[in-house]
Amino acid sequence: MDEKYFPESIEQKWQQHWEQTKAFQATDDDPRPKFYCLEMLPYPSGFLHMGHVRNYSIGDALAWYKRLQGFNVLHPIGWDSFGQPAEQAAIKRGVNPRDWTEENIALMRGQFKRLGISYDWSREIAAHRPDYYKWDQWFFLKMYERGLAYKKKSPVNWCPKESTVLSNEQSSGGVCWRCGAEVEKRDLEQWFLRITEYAGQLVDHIKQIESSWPEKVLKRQRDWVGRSEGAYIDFPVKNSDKKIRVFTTRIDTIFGATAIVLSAEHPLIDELLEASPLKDEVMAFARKVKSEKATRGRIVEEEEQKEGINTGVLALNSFSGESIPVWVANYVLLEYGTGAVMSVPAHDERDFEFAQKYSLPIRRVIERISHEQESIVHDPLSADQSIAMPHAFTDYGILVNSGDWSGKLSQDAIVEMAKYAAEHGFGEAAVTYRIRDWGVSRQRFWGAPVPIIYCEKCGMEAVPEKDLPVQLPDHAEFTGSGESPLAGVADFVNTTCPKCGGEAKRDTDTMDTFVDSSWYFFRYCDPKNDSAAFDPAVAKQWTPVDQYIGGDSHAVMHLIYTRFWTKFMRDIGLVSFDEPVKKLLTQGMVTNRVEGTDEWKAMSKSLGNGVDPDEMIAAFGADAARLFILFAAPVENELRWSETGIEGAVRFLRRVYTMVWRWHERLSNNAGVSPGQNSTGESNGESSAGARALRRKTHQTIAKVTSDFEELHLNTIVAALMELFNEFGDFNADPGTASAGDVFAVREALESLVLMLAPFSPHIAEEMWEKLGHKGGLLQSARWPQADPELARCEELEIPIQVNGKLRSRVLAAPEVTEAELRTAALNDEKIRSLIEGHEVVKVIVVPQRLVNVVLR
RNA sequence: GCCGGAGUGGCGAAAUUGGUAUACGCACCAGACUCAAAAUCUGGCGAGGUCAAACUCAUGUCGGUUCGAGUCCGACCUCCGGCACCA
Repeated sequence: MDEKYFPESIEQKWQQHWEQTKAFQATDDDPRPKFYCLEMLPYPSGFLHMGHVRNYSIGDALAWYKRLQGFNVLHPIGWDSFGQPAEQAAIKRGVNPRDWTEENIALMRGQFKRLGISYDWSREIAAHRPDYYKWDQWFFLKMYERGLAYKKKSPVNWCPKESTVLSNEQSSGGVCWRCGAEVEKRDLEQWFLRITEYAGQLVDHIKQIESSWPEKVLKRQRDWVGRSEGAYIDFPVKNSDKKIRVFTTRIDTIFGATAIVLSAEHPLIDELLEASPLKDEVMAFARKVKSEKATRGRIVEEEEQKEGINTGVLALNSFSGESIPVWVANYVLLEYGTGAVMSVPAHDERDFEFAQKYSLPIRRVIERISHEQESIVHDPLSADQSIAMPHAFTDYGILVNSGDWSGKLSQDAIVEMAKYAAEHGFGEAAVTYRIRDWGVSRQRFWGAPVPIIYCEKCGMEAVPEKDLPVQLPDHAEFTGSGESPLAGVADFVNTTCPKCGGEAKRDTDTMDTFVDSSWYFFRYCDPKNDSAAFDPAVAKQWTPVDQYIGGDSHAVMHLIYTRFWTKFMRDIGLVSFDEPVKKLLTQGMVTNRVEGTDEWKAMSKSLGNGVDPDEMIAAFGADAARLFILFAAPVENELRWSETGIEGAVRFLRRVYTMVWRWHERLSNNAGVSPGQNSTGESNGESSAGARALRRKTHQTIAKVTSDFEELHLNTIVAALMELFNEFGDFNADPGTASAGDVFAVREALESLVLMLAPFSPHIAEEMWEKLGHKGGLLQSARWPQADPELARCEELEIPIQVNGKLRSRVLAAPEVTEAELRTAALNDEKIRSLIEGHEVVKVIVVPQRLVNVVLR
């Protein structure tokens, strides 16, 4: 140890030590309680950015804390190494995606090690390696067996820039999640995973995690799954045996239905119009709507004009016995509900707008109810049913003009009318969901091949499990065109049928990379297993994940897929719980000013506002960089990068280091117990007031830091450590002359400080710990310090005295002072007495140990 | 439009959940050391007011509840996110 703080040599020394001693390897079958600390695995772009540094520093702080608390901590890392950038590099620069990926992984592994993140490197995984993606394929086949993976032709989201399909989650808002290009609709044969099968559970099981996942993530998931309770109602078509089924959440408004409106893509249109003279006109309209949709993708700048056409067909409302016209319109979605709605203009804004445009009747069937009087409040505008209202009335109320149902409350009618429809065979109560099945086919090379074979004789056949993995070929033509590069690799495509042995062809699509990340953290538990994705017994020791940390950008992608995957794994007996992640933290973005603007945006190479972690490490050290990034803001806030703050972190570390250097000789001569082992120990010596104050601050700090760690309030922990250190300034004892009692207090304070600093700046903590006389590294010898409430207690309290709620004075009091004593002390205070003079004391509020408020008139 | 979240010094932010507002750090100012600068150390630092104090005003705005409000209630303003014809 040098007298001066040189981060570089200290950090290298301990990184080597950790590597040689395999310090952070987790052991299975360990009697200690487990803690699974997980951060979202990175895509190996080749460079860590500051957002990564933040993410992994948070996770590492928690991993260190839990280790020092005596937990058996699993803290693994791996690579989300399939995906577009590798293929783009192949297209643009002709490199092999595998080599490119492996090189990037090597670069980033080096960066992680220079940061000193305490990973168990023996469990490292990478999605692009056959021993990993074999199990993607295995899971796919398990789903296929159960009908949860299926192929169908459907309009899908197509990113024109990347020439590939995107899932709904990846094209949310009508733009590609990766490149931001506007998404188009294309009709393609695609593989889907039946996530809709689990829609109900994805909503219901939120109960299990709602106190420990951020509300904003859960809200987005609830919205995305979009559970909606209502009813299906059949409308028989006149002069036909067909029925049109609609979905509605407002069956109570059905007497106000003045039309049925079909989506332009509705499959029934053809059949209904067979004999109609209007056929050509309607079909032309439907085609127009469809083509508009295809070119526009999902982007709707401002609300689109509603357009429709009357088909001339009539359908029967079984509740009212009335026949109403069937329309086709552009505002009805095929994908939701049944692709058809009953139009109730009086009570639905969209139907209202449509009805106004086409002069459809607007019939009011719900009146507002006044809760005070439990009576109907007549809206003068609707007294005459035929007069248009200014708006639709969309609230619940009381039914009117609804035959026998009139007079009922909406809430009751909704239940009873669905029941009635079911009993009479023209409907049923139903729950629908917004979420659609997960499209996983990608027309790309750099992913796990879909393990399916097409035989002319036998049709579609699953690759037998013994033939897995279906390996990616070494070479392919990367043209960037729409078809998968695999289609051009003859010895990949051409194979034999597993059933008949005849000539057959392989599926040439690969799977969405979100398949890889849906289950990767189970593989960490058993990463070398070559006969299963993981051994359920081993996984059971570690999972579910205790704390997961990552960005909230994956709220409806990765975080919903992985919940789905876990439920599937439960159903095939691999795990025994519903939810994979107990606690989720979504850390805020690290942003930087975009040069020449006032905008703060996430650091990125293309914006030119990135900060290279390696440069930070070189200039300030990994310890200071990590300390600063955790101190600068609460973990969930956006962090606006600034270089000036990091120097404060360096200064702090240097001051602590210098203090340890100043005392280490005296302390190691006087090698005592470490605070964790004997925090209440007698200080065997006289203790000065300064030493007592230092011990008090030490124990107060331990208590605060420990409780803040449970909530991951890392910024206030750092502040508390700085405060503890500042107490040394007030103490100011001389190592040469200090009494045994003073030395004890210093040892306790410094050792506690070093231990509590370890989660933030582990290298310097190790170095100082060694200097304080402990050999072998922190992890072997150290335990988190224990706060002693007795020592943390103040000897004297300063009690604020208020008059009429305004602070006027303070008195000193012992902590055990009684309410009456405090009251007397306050009233006898000179300052307070002079303020009371000439006034009547109405009452005196005494809050024990906190304050006194004298109320005057 | 709908649904969330947030507004506290020059800046990042604290505040044991209704009890001393601005902890900790950055920036800034002054002093010590130095021939000098940097580094380091010491002190100061919400606004007004005063030689100094007293005192007054301050947590987006306006009102309310309370002995007491950054915290609770009501209305509004602003910013940031998400969703967007979901029947």
